[in-house]
Amino acid sequence: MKLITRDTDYAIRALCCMAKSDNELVSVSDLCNKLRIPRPFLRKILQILNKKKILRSIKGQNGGFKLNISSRRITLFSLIVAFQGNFKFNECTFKKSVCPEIKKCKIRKKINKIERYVVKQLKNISILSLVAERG
Amino acid sequence: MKLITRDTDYAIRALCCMAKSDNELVSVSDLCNKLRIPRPFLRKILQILNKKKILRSIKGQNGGFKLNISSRRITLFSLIVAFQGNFKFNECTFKKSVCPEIKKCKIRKKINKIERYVVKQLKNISILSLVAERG
DNA sequence: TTTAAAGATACCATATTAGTATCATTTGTC
DNA sequence: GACAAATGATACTAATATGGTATCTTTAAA
Repeated sequence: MKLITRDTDYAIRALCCMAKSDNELVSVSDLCNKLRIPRPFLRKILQILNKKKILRSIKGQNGGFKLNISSRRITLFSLIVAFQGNFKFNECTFKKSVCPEIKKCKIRKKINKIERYVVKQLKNISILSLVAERG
Repeated sequence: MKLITRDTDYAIRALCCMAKSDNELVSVSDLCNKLRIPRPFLRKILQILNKKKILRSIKGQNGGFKLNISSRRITLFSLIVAFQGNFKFNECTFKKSVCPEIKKCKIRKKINKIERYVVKQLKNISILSLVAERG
């Protein structure tokens, strides 16, 4: 059960890299040289981050990407949601006919409690916290 | 990111059902009537639980399955491991050449911390705790 | 005008998940 | 002993998700 898929991971590393380099404009080529991520895949990832307003893109020659919001405000949680959709540990597989007491379902309750903790932690991990010297 | 896949979920429900019914011998037919799980799929699941020594099987006419260990000792953690393999939230996708400071990797550290908490919680959720009236 | 960048989108390969099918073996009942 | 009803073992299939590629369009600096 991967918490973080490859695209999310790549996104994290790319954003860390951009945050570190004083938020200069970076092209995909530069980034993929540094990070050794397949170029077209990284492009797709950056395009998604652009659509989500986490990055800003500049087209044309000498174009590239840069952070659109402060690295402090980009959290692991938001990146996981961006690439993997809604955060949900627990999706009941049983139809209501079989499990009518859905509100009382203990498995659900217990898993949801764990999920709430994890979400809270992930919202607390920012790109800034990952690139900071200490922490 | 599913914490619990469908087969694990089915296993949990089946075990709860068996724990509730005073640990009598139950056949797959009986169980799948109660739980509305596809018969051959449930069979496969019970066979796995048998191999893992969580259930005991009795062959032949009037055969079936029953718990092999106390429902208190069957945890969600052990079931997740049985059906989904090693518990690992975080599997570094970067080769060492790119990310040489693997020991210092902050993402890893932070994710591992969350993982440890989740594992601890999952080890604390037993089948008994799921079927108990209160808790 | 050329060129180097991103935007959009369709495609493909592989792995995982969910489930099925089939044949062999065991054991109680007639 | 034959049959029926159960599990054991194992191979197969369909659908979906993941990881990645290819290609054509648009933009803007030189």
